[in-house]
Amino acid sequence: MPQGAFPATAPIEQVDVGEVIAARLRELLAEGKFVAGEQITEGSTAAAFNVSRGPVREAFKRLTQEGLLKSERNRGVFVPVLSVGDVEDNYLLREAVEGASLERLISRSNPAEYTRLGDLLDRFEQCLAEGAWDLADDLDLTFHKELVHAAGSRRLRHAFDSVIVETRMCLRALGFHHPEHPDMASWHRDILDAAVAGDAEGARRALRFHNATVLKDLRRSNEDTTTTGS
Amino acid sequence: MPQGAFPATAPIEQVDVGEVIAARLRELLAEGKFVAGEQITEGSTAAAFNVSRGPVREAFKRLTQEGLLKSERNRGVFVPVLSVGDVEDNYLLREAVEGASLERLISRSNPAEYTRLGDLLDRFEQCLAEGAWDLADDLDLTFHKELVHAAGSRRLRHAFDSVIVETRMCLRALGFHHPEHPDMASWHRDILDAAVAGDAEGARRALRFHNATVLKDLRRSNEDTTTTGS
DNA sequence: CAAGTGTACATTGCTGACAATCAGCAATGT
DNA sequence: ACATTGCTGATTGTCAGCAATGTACACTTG
Repeated sequence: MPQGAFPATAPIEQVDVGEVIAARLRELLAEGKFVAGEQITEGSTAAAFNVSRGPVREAFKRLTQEGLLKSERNRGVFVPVLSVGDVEDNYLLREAVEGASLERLISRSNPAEYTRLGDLLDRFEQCLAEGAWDLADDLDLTFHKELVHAAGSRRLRHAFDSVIVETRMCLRALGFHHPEHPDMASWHRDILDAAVAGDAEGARRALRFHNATVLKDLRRSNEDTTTTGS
Repeated sequence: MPQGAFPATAPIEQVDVGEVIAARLRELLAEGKFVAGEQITEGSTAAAFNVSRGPVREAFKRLTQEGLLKSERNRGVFVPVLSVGDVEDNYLLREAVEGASLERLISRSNPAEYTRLGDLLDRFEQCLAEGAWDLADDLDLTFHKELVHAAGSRRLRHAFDSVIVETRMCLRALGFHHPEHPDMASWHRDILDAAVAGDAEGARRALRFHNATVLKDLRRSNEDTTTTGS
């Protein structure tokens, strides 16, 4: 093309129906739109999305492998009933991946990433101050995600993206909302500060403390609800 | 059933064709039966297994998500071409999961598991002494797998089982065989010994050393082959 | 002969239909 | 009245076929 190149244009949106359905279901599950234990049939889902069962089937298989749905052969797929134990187990994997990402992030020490993450935390703290809980919740998620992405490992990122959806689904299913703890903001800041300082050990410790506190809160809040419920 | 209970019988083998195909392909890929970059079509695979394309499709999608195949929309799925960088990235995730498992294993401190793992290592060392490399390779894999399984975390196990298949495929694709290093046996023993002693930090260090050495060997061996090749 | 164009072939994406399986309930026999 | 059997409706598992897409190559045109 010697002259007058074709004007820049967005490529046509090529959608993989199965992937779209999986993404949409993931969202719905994370938002807690389904009740625990509920069965979701291929047929009804296909009808809802106005497609055949094929792509829906693919989406189900995928979500099942991610642990977001439970499948029983020749019976159907069900929304899992999640216990506090599940959240704890989920956090084991989550912390493993995020911790390794932190370490790698520090060893590569990219200032640009640090400022970006810092900006995220600024906005997060502002949301907390303003009481914009939902937005803060999103930013919390984004921070952790970006932290892992910044490590630059495809596989760590892939694993984390998968595990964090379950985290969210778990917490939502148990009626737990993040920003309930007053020290919320400082935990994240501690992690990032340690990373910027190149203190891998400290960053890991801060991350561990963050997670342990969330789990402790969750256990307490869960005990409250179960006792008041019965 | 008052008397004469029905004689014990194994339940009928209920197979999910897609799952079986995925497992078989996983095996073939780990064994390096496909050449890197090769295309694998749904049709030919379906014909080879004498089933329709449906289950094959599911298997492909699954393996793609596990990172064992690469899929291009409307083009087909291909055997990925793996670089040393891929192995390094794979080891990042692998070490994260195995390290977390080690930690949890230690904190739960189950003597029965330790003896079982010790027995595995005994057999492993014997194979090394006898020069039974293939069997040693298997036992090596089994040891790591059982180590993670012994941690008792469903999600850590699931993640590890997934990642280790890719490890194997990577190493095989790069023409690397494990038991080439003389200190092979002691590494594993160091990990287990530290775990038995309740030394989480030492176990992690031993694991890290083990992996770092494998990667170093790999980089060296790969440089050799590439230089001799060109 | 070079550059662009049109066509044929291969492969995936999706659909609708059929077969296998399962949980629950009614029918049957003791 | 109780246990077992057989049926029923629903759901998944599998299949073959059609449409959409992408690649390769021969063809036209300058």
